[in-house]
Amino acid sequence: MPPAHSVQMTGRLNPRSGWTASACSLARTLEVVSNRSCMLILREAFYGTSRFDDFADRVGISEPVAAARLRELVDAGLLTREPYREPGQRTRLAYRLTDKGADLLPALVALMQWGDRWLAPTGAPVVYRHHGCGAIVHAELSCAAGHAVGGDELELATGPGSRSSTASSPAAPHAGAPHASIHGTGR
Amino acid sequence: MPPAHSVQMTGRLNPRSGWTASACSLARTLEVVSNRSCMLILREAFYGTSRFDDFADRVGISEPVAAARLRELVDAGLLTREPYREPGQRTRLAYRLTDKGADLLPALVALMQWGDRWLAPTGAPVVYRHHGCGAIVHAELSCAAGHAVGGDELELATGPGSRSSTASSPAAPHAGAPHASIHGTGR
DNA sequence: TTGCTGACTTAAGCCTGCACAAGTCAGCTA
DNA sequence: TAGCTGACTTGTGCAGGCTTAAGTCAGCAA
Repeated sequence: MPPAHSVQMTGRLNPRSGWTASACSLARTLEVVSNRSCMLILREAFYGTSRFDDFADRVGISEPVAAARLRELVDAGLLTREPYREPGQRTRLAYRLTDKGADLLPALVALMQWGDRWLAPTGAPVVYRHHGCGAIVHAELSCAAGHAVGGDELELATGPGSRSSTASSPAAPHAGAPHASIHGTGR
Repeated sequence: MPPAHSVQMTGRLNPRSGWTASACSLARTLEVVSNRSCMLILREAFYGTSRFDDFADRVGISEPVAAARLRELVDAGLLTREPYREPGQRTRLAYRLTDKGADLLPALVALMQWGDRWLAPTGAPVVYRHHGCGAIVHAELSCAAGHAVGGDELELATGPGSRSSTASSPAAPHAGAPHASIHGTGR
């Protein structure tokens, strides 16, 4: 029986039992942003929030937690702390998204969209629109050739970072080309 | 100073200070899948894992945690437990993704892709390809009109679910059409 | 009928995340 | 110089997630 909703394995990955995802990029990402407050702080940063108190108030978390999470996000390079000064005020610190942080937007939109679809009884509370065009924006999978890709049209192959660390099996049994030496390895 | 990497607010959302994201779909999603082991279990489900022990082993979590998370995911409707029987074996339970669970794939791919880009020193350990076409698949934002959308081309507007619960401000001050009656009010 | 295996459950203890409350510290304003 | 405010830090205590270790239970195989 072909398991519904699962991805096809190719190349060295094929017997799924022969490897484990020990160097999974998803796991690495979750090391950085696994908890709820991190994600919501990033959401607020996308919404333009930059001040400490605003993060705590708008996310609905306590100040100690806001301080801890903001520090982690700055340390991880997703936010920067930049001093600014309004006239007649002392210098303050603004938290802004870095390129690294801003690059998480598609993931946040995808998660939000899933909540809109499956958990929002009355529909999406807020929607993203394409500035100018005005059409609703959503996160989707697409291939480099421009096709929209459904979940059942995916296959998994070893990538450029696989040789060094992916496979947990001590010695890769067959040294065949991983299917990626050909064709557009980069991104 | 225009805040870098942030989204423009339109309509009722415009003074950001006038509302808080109290009914945010991202927050709701994170109630269901906020923790690391949930996400990794879903990853394994996408990879075709269906047996209890395989989840525990391949995700690298203990059996009690695997049992707890699998139960939560089944309760939340992301996985189903279906009995199956191989000849000469007793009946076992297979965990399979439901449509609701499978719909999280774009979000997982987006998170994985971010890890590939920012946290994988030697490149992506594994890549997704479009079956048949063979081109690399990635998660991106696109609008209903088919345009690829960058993070700086987004605006946020109230959605259909906003009237009931989004705005925490007790009374919406002006009853104007929610989306962009003005448009590009800027900041 | 006894043993084995897959699929769990139960128990005990640690570590992290969180909230609440209170304290600190810098620098403008009065 | 005294107070105020924004931006934190420190302390306390609870709740949840995690691990290891051990127990349970069903049903095929010997």
